[in-house]
Amino acid sequence: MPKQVIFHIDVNSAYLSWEAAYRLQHGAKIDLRNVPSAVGGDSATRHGIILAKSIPAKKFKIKTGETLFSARQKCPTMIIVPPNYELYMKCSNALLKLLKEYSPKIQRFSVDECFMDMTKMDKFWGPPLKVAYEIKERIKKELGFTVSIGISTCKLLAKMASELKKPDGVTTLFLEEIEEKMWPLPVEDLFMVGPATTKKLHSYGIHTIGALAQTDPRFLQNRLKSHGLLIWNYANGRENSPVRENVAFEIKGIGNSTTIAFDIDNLKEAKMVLLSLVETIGGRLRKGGWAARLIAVTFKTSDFRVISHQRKFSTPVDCTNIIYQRVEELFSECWNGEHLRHLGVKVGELCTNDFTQLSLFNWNQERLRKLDKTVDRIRKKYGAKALIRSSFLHSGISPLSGGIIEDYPLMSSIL
DNA sequence: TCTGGGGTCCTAGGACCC
DNA sequence: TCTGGGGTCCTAGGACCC
Repeated sequence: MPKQVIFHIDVNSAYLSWEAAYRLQHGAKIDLRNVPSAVGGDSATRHGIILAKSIPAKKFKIKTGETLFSARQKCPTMIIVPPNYELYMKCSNALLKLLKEYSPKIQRFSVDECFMDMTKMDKFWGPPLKVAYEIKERIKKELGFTVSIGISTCKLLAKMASELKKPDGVTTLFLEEIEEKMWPLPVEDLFMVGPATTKKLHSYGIHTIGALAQTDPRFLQNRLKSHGLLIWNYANGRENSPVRENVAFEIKGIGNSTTIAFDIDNLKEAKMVLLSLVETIGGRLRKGGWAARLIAVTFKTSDFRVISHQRKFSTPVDCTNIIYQRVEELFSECWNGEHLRHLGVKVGELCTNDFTQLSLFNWNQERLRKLDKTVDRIRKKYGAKALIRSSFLHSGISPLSGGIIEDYPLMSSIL
């Protein structure tokens, strides 16, 4: 089998770059990328965290995920702009379209990252490095933002490579280069080594990717179970998952959750938020042609403890009303009145919602499905908020919540 | 004016069965 | 008289990614 050639394309400070490019096109005088700036949520509704930051903001040690409060303390003059997911979606799609000119085999890893299988593509485009530079320059010229491209023989090393030169870089990281380029890096820079694992590794005296690579894998497996073996393999550049084109039916579950602008302390409001989440989930389920057997509720208390409760039901459902009935039941089984800052609903164990084949129909459910169908049609035609439940009027709670815009590509954390 | 949202996978422990 | 063990399914919680 010939050696694979894999590219990883990573948009530099994606949300911020896209925001900056858009603003320049619309007459902005300054380029957000050249000043301390960030894309962040709204503190007033308790969504106040940094989603993306500029390179000058990085110099102030601003981190993604930290509170705007903390970020402003570090850099009071920082410009913070709100997110615009529709724009990011358009930019992401434009990127994908350009990349598809170079290879048909592309895995969209997230809104701002793609893997490309460039194996045997040299007969069309010449050597990998040459085409990588061409792609990078075209994106800059035609789309107005920079990317970093990593090149290797597997997805993991390609991804690690793209991290090495930012912004606007092309870097190779072949197996024979890992000792020099990857092993000196701090162990937390390795894909799949997060805060919890970093802490454990440090306690074993492992601080670099190289040190991890040279640790006895049995030791790691003892302490960290399968995850220990996984990161040991990654540290040694061992990974061989294929670039897989994203397929809708591979989705395992659908979840929507929301942090409420105020703490909730009564069942009536909690139920309203749950219903608003189920409305969104139901719509997404039916749009994909799925029904779900597993239903789960999650909540976060005002002191940030997370509690979840789930159940597998014998019949799969796709009706908003029935899902809500189950969610209500689950919620009342696990909530003891604590103040809530966040509520979530998830469904899983998906199957096709072709109930005529499953013969799970009953008369009542058929009526509800017709109702859902009508609601879906009206919302599709006139917009999501064209039809809302009257109970939400003047409630201060959004009738449809959770979520992001349609078809937003958020894939998985796994290669 | 303090801490988002949407995913996937893994593990421990309990229930249950043979 | 003095407490099997293996397998599977289920749930809650936690890890990781972007």
